Amino acid sequence: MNENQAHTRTPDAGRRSERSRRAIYDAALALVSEAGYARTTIEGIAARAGVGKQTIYRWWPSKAAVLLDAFLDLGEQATETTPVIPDTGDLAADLKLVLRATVDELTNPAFEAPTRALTAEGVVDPALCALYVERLLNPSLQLYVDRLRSAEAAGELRPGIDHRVAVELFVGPLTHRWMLRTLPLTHEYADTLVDYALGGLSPRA
Amino acid sequence: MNENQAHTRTPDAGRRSERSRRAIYDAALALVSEAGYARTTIEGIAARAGVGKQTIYRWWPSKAAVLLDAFLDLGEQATETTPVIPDTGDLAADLKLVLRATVDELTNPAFEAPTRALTAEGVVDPALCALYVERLLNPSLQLYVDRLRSAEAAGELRPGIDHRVAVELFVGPLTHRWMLRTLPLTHEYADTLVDYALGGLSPRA
Amino acid sequence: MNENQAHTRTPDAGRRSERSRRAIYDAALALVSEAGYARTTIEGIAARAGVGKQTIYRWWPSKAAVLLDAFLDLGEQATETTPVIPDTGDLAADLKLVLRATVDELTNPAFEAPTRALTAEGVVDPALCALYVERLLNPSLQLYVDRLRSAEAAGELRPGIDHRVAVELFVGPLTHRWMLRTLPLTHEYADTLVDYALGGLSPRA
Amino acid sequence: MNENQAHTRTPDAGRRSERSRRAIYDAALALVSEAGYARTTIEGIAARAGVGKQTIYRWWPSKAAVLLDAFLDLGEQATETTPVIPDTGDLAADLKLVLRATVDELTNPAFEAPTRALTAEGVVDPALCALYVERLLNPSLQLYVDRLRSAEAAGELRPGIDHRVAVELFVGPLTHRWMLRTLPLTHEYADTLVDYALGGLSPRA
DNA sequence: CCGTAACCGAGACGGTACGTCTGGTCTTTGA
DNA sequence: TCAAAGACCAGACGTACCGTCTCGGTTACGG
Repeated sequence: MNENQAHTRTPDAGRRSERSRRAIYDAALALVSEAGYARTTIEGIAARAGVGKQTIYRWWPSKAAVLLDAFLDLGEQATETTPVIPDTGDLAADLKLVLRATVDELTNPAFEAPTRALTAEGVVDPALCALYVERLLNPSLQLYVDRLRSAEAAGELRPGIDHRVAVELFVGPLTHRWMLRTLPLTHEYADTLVDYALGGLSPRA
Repeated sequence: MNENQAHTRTPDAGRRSERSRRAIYDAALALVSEAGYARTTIEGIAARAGVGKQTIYRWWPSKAAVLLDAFLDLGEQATETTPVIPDTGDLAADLKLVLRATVDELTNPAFEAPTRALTAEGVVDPALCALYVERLLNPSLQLYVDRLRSAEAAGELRPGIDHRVAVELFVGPLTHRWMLRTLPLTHEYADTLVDYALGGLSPRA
Repeated sequence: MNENQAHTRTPDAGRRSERSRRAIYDAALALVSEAGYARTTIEGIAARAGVGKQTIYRWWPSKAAVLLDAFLDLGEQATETTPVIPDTGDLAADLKLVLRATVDELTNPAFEAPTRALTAEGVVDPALCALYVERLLNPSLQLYVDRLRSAEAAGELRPGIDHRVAVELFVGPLTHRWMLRTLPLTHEYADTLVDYALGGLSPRA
Repeated sequence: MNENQAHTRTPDAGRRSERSRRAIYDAALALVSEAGYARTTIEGIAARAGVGKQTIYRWWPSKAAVLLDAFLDLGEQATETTPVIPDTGDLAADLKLVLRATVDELTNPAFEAPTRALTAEGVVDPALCALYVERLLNPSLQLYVDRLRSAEAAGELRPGIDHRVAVELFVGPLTHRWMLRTLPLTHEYADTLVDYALGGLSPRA
């Protein structure tokens, strides 16, 4: 592969209009929230943002990519992207706190629509999914891994546990309920998950 | 709203062409496997099935609904829809067996494409999601619930455990990896999940 | 070349919507009159006609072709397409009469805009030009040829004259002035043309 | 109207880059010959000429204007802009000579494409047409007028003839055939035109 | 001789229209 | 009397250019 492909003609990022970028993010998020992902169109985003279509096509390869960036930007603005998991010495309490917060976020209508849109697209589009995981999901899961490592050092965790798998034991079920809307997603559910996962389902010896 | 709306004109199901129905299912599944969900169009299905577009629009409200029915039909043909979970008395072993089978199914390319398509659509379309959960997911999860009930009676499970939540402790993380392609989905992962969930992450007293 | 080319997929003319065809003609002529040919767009015609764009692209290869048909249709409606040249026995008078009428038509703003548009397009597009000549120009010129033939029989014309060339001696200069707007196009000019062409420029022996 | 309008900002012709001007002419003529007028774009000319788009928009108001200048420049280079009509004393012979040359030029593919392009544009754009007539057509026709004046003095022409109209009697039909491609444009046609126009169509007394 | 004003190449921008494609509806026609 | 075939309206797709604008850089005066 050649970096200077004829038809890849990377545009000059230095000249990029910050104004347009922001307007596109705002329009994209608004439309996805209002109409859903499928009914959100690039034409619609451009029109709403007061921007030429080409300005979108110049900088993003697909509708999904625009949405992903818009969503990342939304996170960065909130500066809550790195809300470190607290370490009070009580692992169960700390995890419940974070999972409850996650439940609240997944339930928040403002976040839910675009998140669902992106997730659904990721399920079906591996390339987008990789971006999504790399830039949004993994950084977030890493916080859990870190907390678990600290817990292991403090003797709050059985030694030899694969931290990554452990994290999925909490996050997996939560995501499952949210995605497939099987049953209500509540704080109680989050608490129960923590209790079950930490304590185990088998009878204590 | 009136159930017998002028334009809802429910057609006479008795006169429905079984031949066309089958052809549509086959075409739909074939196209989704070959080209993916997004590039599968109703026009394409109709053409491939040798059927008028209207014959599809008459009986299904959306592309996803066609797929769902096609997929259900596929399951019914295989009669493997109710492959009861074995009960050897060893809960861990039984669960590992089933989860490994699930891993194999989710990895099987023939099933993966339409399953992903349906799941993705369900993430974003609550109505379809409800159908999907009711007719495909819940029956499947109920088998786990039944096995756990039996395990509880046999003293293999801590009393008072919510069986449904317990099931999600196994199925949730598996689904999470599959959907988001975060890490490889292997038999070992399935085994570890069972061990962690049953044994708990906390140090044994 | 195959008449049934894959991508030529000639649509079924029998099923064509007469309603749409008429609406397209009307919209096309109206827009050309109001905004000029260059500012008339296929999108605009479709919108004005309340028609999908594809309905235009299905039946015509280009904007100019739509206009040509619209124009022909206009002529057919007026049934004035064949206003036979009078034969009073006085060739000069008859020709002056018709040429003056032609001057009037070319000067009539309602006809001028679309006629100029078509002509310009024909200058540059041989295929369209052929259609234009065959269906509009030649039938018209043939009337002159007929009148000249009659004149020859009546001894009003030098024997052996090529009637077609003779016709162009009248029509060519008229068209030239109209197309290139070199000098005013008047009845006097038409008369002078007839006098010069019939009488010749050389001194009479 | 103010000559120093805010937005008319006439650029300083003294500082103009001769290099760019030449490159633009060359690119414009090349593109028109290769791709035709319609598919020639200002962006394309700029790119081919290695010139910024603004450099074109600064000096010309339209694509057609660029082409006209490029065409004039082409003529000036050839210095054949003023190929005086010979005056051998035999008007018919002299006219036939020039008209045959004109036929050859109109038939020459190198000249034909840009000429047709300009002419077509002129048919529809009065402003451009005026320029075209003033700078290309009229000077050319004036040569005929001059020759006819000389002929009149020599008694080769009926007195009182309007020279301008007489010229159009030759040039009009020629142009007509060329523009509308009605019939082949040959030397014989040119000769016949001269004979008919000079001799007249009526029977000699 | 050094600012400063202009042209220059380059190309991003808001737009318009292109010609194609698909979605869903409506109409015709043949079995 | 259906269902196939497919024309229809609608509108999004991604591309090509439009004409304007801003950006550094490079001349070429003019103080």
